[in-house]
Amino acid sequence: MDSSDQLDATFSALAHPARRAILARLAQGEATVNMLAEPFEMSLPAISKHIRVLENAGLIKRGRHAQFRPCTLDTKPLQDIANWTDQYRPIWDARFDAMDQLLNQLKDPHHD
Amino acid sequence: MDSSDQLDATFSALAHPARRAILARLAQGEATVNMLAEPFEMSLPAISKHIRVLENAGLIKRGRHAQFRPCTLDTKPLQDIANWTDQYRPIWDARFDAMDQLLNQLKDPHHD
DNA sequence: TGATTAATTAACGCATTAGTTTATTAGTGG
DNA sequence: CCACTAATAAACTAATGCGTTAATTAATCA
Repeated sequence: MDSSDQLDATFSALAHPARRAILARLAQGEATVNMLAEPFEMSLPAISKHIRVLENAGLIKRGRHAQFRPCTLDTKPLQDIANWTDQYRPIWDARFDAMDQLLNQLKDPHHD
Repeated sequence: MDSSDQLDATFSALAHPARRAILARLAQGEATVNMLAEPFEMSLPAISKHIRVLENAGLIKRGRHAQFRPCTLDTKPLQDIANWTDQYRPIWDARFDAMDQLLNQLKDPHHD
């Protein structure tokens, strides 16, 4: 999987509220599939599939203890998308700077 | 559109390499649909649809000059996803801290 | 006006996604 | 062994996504 495919998989995995909620839950610590499913109206197989999607994107890792498959968060792909968005930070900073300048001008009318 | 739907739309829009490439091009400045389409093998209508997806996600704004519909980048949704990923930053920082500690221990074996 | 250019819409095919219910695998423990 | 729990697989439906080609809208310009 090249890095573009990896970004595809990550963005696509994050494009569903249930999957983002699962990640938020895992930020609190390890959890089983049933624990993860509990807050949702959805069936267990549906959650199982969402977990699979997250796992394929590398966002979660899984262990085995007895008949449980505990899930843990892996933040690596999140760091990758953070780095990706950082490409654009100069642009929104630039706009902010322009706004900042404008505000300063308004506050300090001695400038021309 | 609530903020979760907005995130859905943004992540989903970013989950395609052509759309990310279009954003990268627009980071250089305004461009028409034909200009945006030029680097791709895809048909023009296909690009037109990708642009529509980006526009619906709020990632681009469009103008009108004669028969052209120039596109410009709007970074607001990118800032939103940057803020979203920042939720998880403490976690990967924590892991980095743990790794850092471990490395220090290895370098400095006087610790117990 | 008629030809040309820019872009979108329409109509279609095909693959993928998201959910369901039912069935199955695999491990625990009486 | 049998019953129970955790989780996945199978099979299906409905909706969405991504691409195509052909047709259409809208503006320019000779």
